Amino acid sequence: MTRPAGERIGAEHRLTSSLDFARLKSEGTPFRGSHCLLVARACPGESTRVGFVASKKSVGQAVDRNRARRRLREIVRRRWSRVPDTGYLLMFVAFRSALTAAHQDLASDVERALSAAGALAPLETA
RNA sequence: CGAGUCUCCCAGGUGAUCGCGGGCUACCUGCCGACGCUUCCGCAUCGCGGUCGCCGAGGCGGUGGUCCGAGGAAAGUCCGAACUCCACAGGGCAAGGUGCUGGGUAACUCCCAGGGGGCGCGAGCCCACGGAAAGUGCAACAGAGAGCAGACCGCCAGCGGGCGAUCGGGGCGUGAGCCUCGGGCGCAGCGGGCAAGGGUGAAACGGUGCGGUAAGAGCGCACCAGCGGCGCCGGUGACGGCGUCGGCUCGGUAAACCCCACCUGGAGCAAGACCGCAUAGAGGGGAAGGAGUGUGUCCCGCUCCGCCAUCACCCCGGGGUCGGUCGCAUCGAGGCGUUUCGGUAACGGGCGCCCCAGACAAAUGAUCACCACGGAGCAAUCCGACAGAAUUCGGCUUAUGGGAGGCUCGGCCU
RNA sequence: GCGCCCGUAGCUCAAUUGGAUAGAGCGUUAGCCUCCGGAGCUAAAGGUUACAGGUUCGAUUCCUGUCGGGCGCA
Repeated sequence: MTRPAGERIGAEHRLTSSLDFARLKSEGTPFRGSHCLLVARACPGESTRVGFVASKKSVGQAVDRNRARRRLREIVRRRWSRVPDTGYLLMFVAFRSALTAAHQDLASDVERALSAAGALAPLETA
């Protein structure tokens, strides 16, 4: 089964259970950026799954949490074709600065973290 | 122009590139597949079980089309309901809530109108606004006295072998003077009268005037304020107006206990119903019996009464956790518009149109450009309020940008 | 989401049916003591009682609304 050419993140590629989040938090490797934190863990064989976290303590009220999560998800989505289809569990934790940072800065922050985790293929020079 | 006040409205727009959630619909020769038909085999016989295949209601997934997709507060969770479960029999106490009147509403602590009180020059705004002559309690400090008051200073007459000065009479003495009697005055004392004035306090038992008195006092009178009774008038009523009588005055606090009237069972969609799976091993229902103890979704209170269970009998297959489906989102206390309808209004009626977010680590977006509005800046340019549905409605409260209109007050000009 | 509770000195707690000056311990600061420090003794500072209104003559206390913090649930 080949993934469609688009950039959507299907339901099978999302972290949903709170057990998954707790396990990833305790067993994963953290990669700290200036606007967000990436917690990653290799799991060969399973399909890659990603989740986004914006806590009340680190981000703020509901409208800000929604915005932080949407910005991070959009940045990851636009690079989804460069992320391996299988083998990784990824969790992004937003900081307060993810609300006000310029889009370019936030995007490069995410790219750096993904590269450090080894979960981002280089840009194809087509 | 400035200050203020009330009511209403909006919550930037358009486009491009990627996207998200849901409904409906079409397609896929994608997966799963009820019922029915059928091939073969077994049991042993009008059938049952397994199995090869056909048909394909329907479900899941994908793709395309189309429609819809955050708020005025979605917030706080402060009230009121719908809905669900608790054994939906009932009663009493207790507890809690509400508290001027009339209306609106499914209901309300909400809304509208009115009455009363307070604030403001005014437009207007605010009020837990029943009862303190049912009862109990409370009021520090200060002050004489603080709740059927009280007498510190003060005012007043009386009493007498007090003291002091003074006036008058009599007697003695040459005289200065001495003795004695009497009058009023002052000071002090004694036992009384008074509550006007001073002073204390948040609060001290009406105000002004005249009379009255030893001095005073509603002690009496006139007017005024306040309270209460009665009568008449207006109003559905709260209440208002007028008259008359009363004792003259009877204070505050009920967001202190309390009294009166009315209302209220408890928990809450993580309510609750159903399905699947694995694990551990004990629950549920029925009938019968007895009346001792105990128990109950009125819990952290009590009780009458009723019911059920605990012990033995019979039957069923249940409960917790995790996941899923429903609850839950098209039909409602529904929304929008309109109306020579009823009503002062809140609102109700009629008519027309519409179906209007529905997720579950949770959609409603990200980025860029242009335009519009407001603000900052010489300019390029920069900034744009509060804030994100979670079972659903009706309110309240709080946060917050901008606009429109009415009204009031003040200043200036004509 | 729903339900419930609590805010007093820097910290932990008090405060009589509502009564005036809001206390105690630890800590802080200063002094005494000691060669120095600790311990001990003496004294002082430190509070918009979370905030804003209301009731009352008077509010930490009673009532209402905000803000902050905490707890529970299937």
